[in-house]
Amino acid sequence: MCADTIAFETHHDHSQCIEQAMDEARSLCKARSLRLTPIRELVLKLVWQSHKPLGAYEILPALAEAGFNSAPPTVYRALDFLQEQGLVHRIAMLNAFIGCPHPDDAHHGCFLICRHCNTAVEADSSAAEALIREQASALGFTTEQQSIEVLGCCPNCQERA
Amino acid sequence: MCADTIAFETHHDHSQCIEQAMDEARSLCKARSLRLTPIRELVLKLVWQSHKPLGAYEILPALAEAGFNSAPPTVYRALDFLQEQGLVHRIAMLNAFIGCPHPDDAHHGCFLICRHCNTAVEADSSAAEALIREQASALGFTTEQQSIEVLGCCPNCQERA
DNA sequence: TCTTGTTTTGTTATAGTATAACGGAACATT
DNA sequence: AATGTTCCGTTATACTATAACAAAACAAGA
Repeated sequence: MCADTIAFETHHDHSQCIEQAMDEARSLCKARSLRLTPIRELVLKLVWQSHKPLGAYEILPALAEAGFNSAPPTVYRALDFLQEQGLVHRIAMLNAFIGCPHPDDAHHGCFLICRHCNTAVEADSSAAEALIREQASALGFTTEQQSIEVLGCCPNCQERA
Repeated sequence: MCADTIAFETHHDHSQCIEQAMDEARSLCKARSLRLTPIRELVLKLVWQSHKPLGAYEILPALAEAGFNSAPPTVYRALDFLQEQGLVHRIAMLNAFIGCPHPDDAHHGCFLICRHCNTAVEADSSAAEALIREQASALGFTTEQQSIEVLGCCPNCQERA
């Protein structure tokens, strides 16, 4: 669910994507002996519920509503944890966060971000990443982390126009 | 000067890079009937003088020293102008700005950012960009702007360690 | 079960990044 | 000189993120 193959198809059952992501997160944390606390779980769920990358301050009210403390550090801590475990990614161009559909793989994909509807989709970019890594290496540079973000227009918005 | 071929070589005469960049900027603005005002020129020079990407608030004091107004909008306006003309790039992961060595080309390159010394170098990435564009296109996504940022360790810092 | 060390959360304050809005100055052209 | 446009000064504020420390929850051994 919500894999690259689905991409911008809006008509899939997203609640299934969310459920699967939450299950994966739970088992991943269990396997790593880490605690997916109620706050972390809720933050992950909120991020997944949105197809648009979510800003930290957009998450806060929902935390408050759920009865949790809702000062910025609360949500940033949860997001830090989730990022470290590869469960969410931060999109630097947007200062926003989005769920990762394949938290097991170490590699970050490439984000396709629609300027019109703000939807973001993570696409595979292993080939491009390898290419960049090689070129960097040719300059003597050792790659540790790559961030590829693409702004443009998604198929749905193109159709609309 | 300061082209991709120089990359991380620290021993080149950077004042030459700066001079050439300023010349190019002047002629580019002239050709486009745009005004490279004293503030804009100074901001561009300050950005170029640093091999590390420069934050907007690091530029402000220098503006003040030069006798200009130095409230944030001043520097952001200058940076916006310079970005629009392709004279500087913003590195999203760092919230910082760096001079572009080839403002004529429309395409943005790929930034190699050293975690240790904070130096950033713009490398060509046309091949990778084309690849990503194709993959996006296969998903029905039309690419308008790409941002490729790479964190890692530069050759100089590797040697040091 | 109690203790003890560790991890997580609550809380307050503050740092850092960026823009809105409006009036006035400088400029280019007629 | 008049006028429309671009640029700048100024104040205020929005948005994003972290520091620092105390309290609570938890985990694991004695």
